[in-house]
Amino acid sequence: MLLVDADDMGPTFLGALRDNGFEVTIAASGRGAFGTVLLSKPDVIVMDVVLPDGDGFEICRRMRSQDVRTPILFLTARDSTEDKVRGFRVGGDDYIVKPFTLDELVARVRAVLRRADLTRRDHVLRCADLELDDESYRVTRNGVAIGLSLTEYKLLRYLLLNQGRVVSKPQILVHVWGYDSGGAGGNVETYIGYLRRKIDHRGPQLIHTIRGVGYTLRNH
Amino acid sequence: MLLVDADDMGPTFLGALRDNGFEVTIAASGRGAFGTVLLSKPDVIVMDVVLPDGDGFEICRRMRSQDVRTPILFLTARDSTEDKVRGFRVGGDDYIVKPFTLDELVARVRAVLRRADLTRRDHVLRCADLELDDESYRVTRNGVAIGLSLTEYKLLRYLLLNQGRVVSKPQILVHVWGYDSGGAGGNVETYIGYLRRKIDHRGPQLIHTIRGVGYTLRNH
DNA sequence: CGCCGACCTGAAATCGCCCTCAGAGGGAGC
DNA sequence: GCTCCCTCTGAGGGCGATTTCAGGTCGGCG
Repeated sequence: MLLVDADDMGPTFLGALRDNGFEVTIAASGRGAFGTVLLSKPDVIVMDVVLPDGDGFEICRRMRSQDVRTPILFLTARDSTEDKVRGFRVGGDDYIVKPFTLDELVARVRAVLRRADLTRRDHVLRCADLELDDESYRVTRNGVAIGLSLTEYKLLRYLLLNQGRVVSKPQILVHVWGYDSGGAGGNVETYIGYLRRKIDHRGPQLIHTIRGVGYTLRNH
Repeated sequence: MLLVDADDMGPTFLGALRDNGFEVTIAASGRGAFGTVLLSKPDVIVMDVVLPDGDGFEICRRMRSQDVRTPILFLTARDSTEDKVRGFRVGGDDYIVKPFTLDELVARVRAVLRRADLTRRDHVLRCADLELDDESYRVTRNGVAIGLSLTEYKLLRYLLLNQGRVVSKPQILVHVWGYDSGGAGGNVETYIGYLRRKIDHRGPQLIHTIRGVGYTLRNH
């Protein structure tokens, strides 16, 4: 989500949005917003109508004229019908009048995302050129599909969720195999082996052994 | 456009909507709305939350659970955040609080239609050279017609709606057979088998088994 | 260098998910 | 009632997935 100059919403809102699972970037001005959109391609834009360098409507119109189809929600204190209609006419997807609650904002953003059908991207875990898609259960390295069994998949998923962190064999047993405790750690070694053969054999090594501690997934 | 029980809007509004180019049908109740939607497939639904035979939210939830994806805008006098959030949570696309102007309503309907148009699914579902036409109930692969029973059809339709995503056997049972939970997954296997014999036997395989998870429809 | 524990690998044994088939039940049309 | 087709169920078996284990390899340490 790209948040454009909603500075009066304050850090509480910002934190709450992040708590709701949004990855929020901030732009302070219309000019900055334009750059960010082209660069980082946000899923949705929440934009104040009044910007330091002009008018949110105008930014929106320019984006649309350049084929930027990202959903845009306007925030504003102006509640006249003319303003609302103008917001939609320039290509806005929703128009929220202040004051509003966080819950309403989140609900409206989700509604727009659902309609835009962009919510699916949330299901991809990544590490370097390795990707794991939780909806299709597909794993690719460098774009090449890799076939994994369910256990291999769950193990890789667990490593990806904890990438950069070292996870111990007991931890892995609990989260991947569901063993409450103890049990043969030899199995983990076997499956780490399977994964390495399928994933690390091409490209730089991603799965690393930390002797006496466990395993970790990271880019070198 | 289907207008559900917005009777207090009066004939002026109705005429004005028609003047704005909308082909408006009216339903007086939730029950009637459901029938109209299935029958005449409107582009958009504008629905009062308070209906003589119940709750607009509930109707919306039921429609969504039956894969009706038509955009829905709620009209209501209730302006509490809980109501709004509920409206979006059950699958609504917008929520307009009375009193509102005709211009705002039109602008919001157009905005929703515009967004829905970008992601529009027409009545033909496709995956590679496989096509399923929801209006004529015809299925073809590579132009060749394929005869399916109703259950086979519904199963294929469900797979097509979720193509690229893995659906579990319980999910399939709920959406195709209507079982609320549990039940014999063996039946799903049987019907997957039927579909494969009719569809996958010519051309590249489209139906894939994800062992321990479910099935998915995708091109290679 | 030699020892030890930790880790890796391959192969065999077991498990259980899934596929297929045959047959029973049920509804529609004749 | 008879037939045809659709639907559902259960048994049997195949084969991929999982587990287990033995033997080899590696790294750290004295």
